Amino acid sequence: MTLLRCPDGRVGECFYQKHLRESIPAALRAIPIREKNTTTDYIVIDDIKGLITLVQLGVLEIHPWGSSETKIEKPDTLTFDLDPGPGMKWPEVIEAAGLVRRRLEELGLISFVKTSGGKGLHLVVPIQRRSGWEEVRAFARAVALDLVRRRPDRFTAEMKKVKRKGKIFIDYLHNNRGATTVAAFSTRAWAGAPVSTPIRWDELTWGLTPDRYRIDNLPRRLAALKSDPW
DNA sequence: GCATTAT
DNA sequence: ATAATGCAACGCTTC
DNA sequence: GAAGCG
Ligand SMILES: [Mn+2]
Ligand SMILES: [Mn+2]
Repeated sequence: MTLLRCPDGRVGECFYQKHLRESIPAALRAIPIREKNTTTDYIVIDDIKGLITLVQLGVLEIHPWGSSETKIEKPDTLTFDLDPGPGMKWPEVIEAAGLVRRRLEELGLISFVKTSGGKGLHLVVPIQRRSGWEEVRAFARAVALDLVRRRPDRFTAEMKKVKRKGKIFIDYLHNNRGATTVAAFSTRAWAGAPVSTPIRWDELTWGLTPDRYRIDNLPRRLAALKSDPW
């Protein structure tokens, strides 16, 4: 995982960290991962002791890879990050998320939705650890481009900000080797301390905005939930 | 936040 | 002892 | 190759 650390709080200086230094905190692990020419150690967490260490380090955001340690080169998760451009109303974002969900369903894939904590949504799609990164990346891109082709009024797959006005950017770029997406239940280093929160599809209505759940009100939701929304 | 270096 | 300092990511897209 | 982006 990659960490976003803000030792002096989110208004202080924040920085991303992908590698641990010479001394590794006892509750975390470092594993070697092959890169172009060299091999570099990345950060692994196993349990709540590790999580408490992250708190001590001033970590405000946790960004895991789309694959896990035992099969690094075979991703187990696809992510579609829906980023509404300026002028997009929330009901349109909800409808768009449903379009993505339905398309994935037609392709035989189940998707789960979580708030981002900001303005958009994340669709998380479990996949079998069978294909390599290049194939998975190409598939995600193809799904995004296909949705743009079907609904050019609603979607764009281009990152350029000016192209996003009145559209939803289907950000498939998180499905690259080494790329990350903020974890479910991670806080965001933003005003109000929002949390990226898993929800059921039937909860996704006009009132459930993507910044709805925060450090201060998420515990109430979790206490009231009868089962894991996913 | 922490390890290292300067006072 | 205490204070100051340096450091803690990176890859893809677009132009 | 730099700038923008996440
Ligand atoms: Mn997003
Ligand atoms: Mn995005």
